[in-house]
Amino acid sequence: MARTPPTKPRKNALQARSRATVDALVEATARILVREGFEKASTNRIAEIAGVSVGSLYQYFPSKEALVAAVIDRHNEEIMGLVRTALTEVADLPIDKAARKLVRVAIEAHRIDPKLHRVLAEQIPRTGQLKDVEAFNREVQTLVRTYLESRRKEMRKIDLAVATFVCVSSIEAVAHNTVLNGPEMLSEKMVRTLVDETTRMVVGYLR
Amino acid sequence: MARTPPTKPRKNALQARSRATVDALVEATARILVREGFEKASTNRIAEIAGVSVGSLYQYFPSKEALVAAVIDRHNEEIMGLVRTALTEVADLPIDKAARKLVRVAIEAHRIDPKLHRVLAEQIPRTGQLKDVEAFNREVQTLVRTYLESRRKEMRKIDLAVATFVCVSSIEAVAHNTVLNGPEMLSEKMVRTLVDETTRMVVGYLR
DNA sequence: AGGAAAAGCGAGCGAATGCTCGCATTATAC
DNA sequence: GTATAATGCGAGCATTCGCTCGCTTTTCCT
Repeated sequence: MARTPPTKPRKNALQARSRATVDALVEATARILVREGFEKASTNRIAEIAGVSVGSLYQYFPSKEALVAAVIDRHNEEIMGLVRTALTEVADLPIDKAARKLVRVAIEAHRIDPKLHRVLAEQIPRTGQLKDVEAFNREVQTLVRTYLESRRKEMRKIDLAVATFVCVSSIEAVAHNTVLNGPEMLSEKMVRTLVDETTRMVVGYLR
Repeated sequence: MARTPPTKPRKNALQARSRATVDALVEATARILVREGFEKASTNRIAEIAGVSVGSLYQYFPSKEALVAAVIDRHNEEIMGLVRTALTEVADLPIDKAARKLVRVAIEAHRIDPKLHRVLAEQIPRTGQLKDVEAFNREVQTLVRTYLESRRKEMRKIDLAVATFVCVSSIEAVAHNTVLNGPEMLSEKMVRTLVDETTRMVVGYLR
């Protein structure tokens, strides 16, 4: 059927120019989302802001949804980067030290780009991207659970799956709500208090 | 400028017929949201499902957003009903009994209409309705905080505002995630476990 | 019964949006 | 230099959607 094209696909084709185009498009999408909201983020406008034509846009992103998904992925990857390194750093620490670090990281992760985070949380209809977000959630659960397994001796008898679920949900919610409540809750003093309290709750619960 | 219209507004005008129309519209909106998702919920379609004309729709709801807001309000009111009565029932109970009841109610509240809850949480861009949702959140915080104040002697020294924030966020998150994770997490056994664990965490934290 | 106000109707307007397609420009290979 | 593939362009199509407006039907009051 599909015979091999007589001319091999170009080698480093997807580079210099096109890579820049893709980046510009994702960046423009994020900018518009933050500055004007989801409703204003039409494909035409995104292309305009990116300094790219709509046609080119559709060469790299099959739909508007794909563009938004790319922004979400980029943001999630930033967050997951923090979380992953924190969890490896913490692997050999006792629960109380580890919990404190993880809580702190959770808040910091949500602070990476609060405005974008807010838009993604509040304005983007999660349609199809759900799978991606769920994947991130599952990864976090798995990582935390693995850590907890390695520290079982410090803990009381407890169903690890349930404990992980409760702890991760709680920490994530505190971080999330803190950031969404606006800058007034993000003073250094307040953050420290919240880290203290959340850590205390989680550690007290686990052992 | 605007002189009083020579004919006074009718007395019990907004009744029998029109009340039914309004109800049909809100109900139809909720049905479409649950069964077909937010994207399919056009005003034309809502009117069609409600067995009402678009014209009539716009006599009672100035915009599509208003319709969705009505659905959200109705749902939130159901939830707040449960929460309010639970909190009055609990007013004279010690913290451990109270916490258990509140955690249970939180999960039950989210279970009222899980599919609708999911759509509202995942698909509806919160634009403008934010104020309403925030109002509900604040009410819950206030009610819980008032309860905790009355039980301060059972608790350790602690900033009540922070404690309330952490506890409410956590309980809400566990309930929310439990329901969103689908029916498999809603077995009676699982719910009981989750209530036990969350209660334990919160109570241990408060005292 | 008669009339007036309330309620309801639904074709269709205007605007916006996602996306296509035929063509132009630029980079690469020989 | 020339052929070929990659990249970029943007006017405009097709569709959808929120919403209006002129009109009809129902309800209520006297």
